[in-house]
Amino acid sequence: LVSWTVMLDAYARTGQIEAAKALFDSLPERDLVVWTAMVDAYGHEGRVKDAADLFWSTPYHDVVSWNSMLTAYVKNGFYDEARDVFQTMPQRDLVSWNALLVAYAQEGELAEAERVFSQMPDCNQVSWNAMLAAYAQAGRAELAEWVFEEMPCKDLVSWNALLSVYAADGRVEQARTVIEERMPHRSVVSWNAMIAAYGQNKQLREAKQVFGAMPERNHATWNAMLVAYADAGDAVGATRVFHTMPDKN
RNA sequence: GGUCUCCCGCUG
Repeated sequence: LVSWTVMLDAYARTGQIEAAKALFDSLPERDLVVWTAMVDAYGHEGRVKDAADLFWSTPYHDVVSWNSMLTAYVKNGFYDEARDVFQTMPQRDLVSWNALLVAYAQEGELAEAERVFSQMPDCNQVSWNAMLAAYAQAGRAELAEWVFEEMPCKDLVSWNALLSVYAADGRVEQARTVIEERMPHRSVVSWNAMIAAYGQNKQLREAKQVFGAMPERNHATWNAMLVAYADAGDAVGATRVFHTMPDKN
């Protein structure tokens, strides 16, 4: 069953949701982990109804399977249902609390997100990063910077979130200083954020420099370049990017 | 072996 679950998860991660479901249906027996993996797969695919049906036909649940259903609702914008699940679940852990915080943040309910953050029984790096992202998404750059300074530890996600705060605030030079001089490590997400920042700023040349220098690219990299060309009004360049990108959806 | 936070697009 462990190998089946690994395989199901691999199908789901590559967007082969029907293959995942076919595998799930063909299993001679199922445990809670494989049920939960399938629920989560539906959630990531935006198939909330299928996720819920499967969740409620699961013979029993644990905190991880409850969390999977909770985040399926959160990710897809079903915030009332998410709150219902949170209140209904018999136990909650840090993941549940973080998911609830994210739900309020995505809803734009900053005050509620703050309330969750201050009232949750524990908080970890993810909680701090989620609060930082909440302020960033709300366009509250000053508050986001304040959280960044206050947080006890900063990981790569925190630094990347700070990059997007500056980018969204139009402070591209500050973002560049952060990525070039202050960040202890960088990832493809960091570089993508810079490409997007330069693109929004119509600095196509700088975006291209980042693109050419980065050691690793993913689909978001290509999309960000495509958008940078499109926003700059360079249809020829955009077309060239489109035809060069390895994966199109 | 399953669940939470950061980048682009789509859904809008």
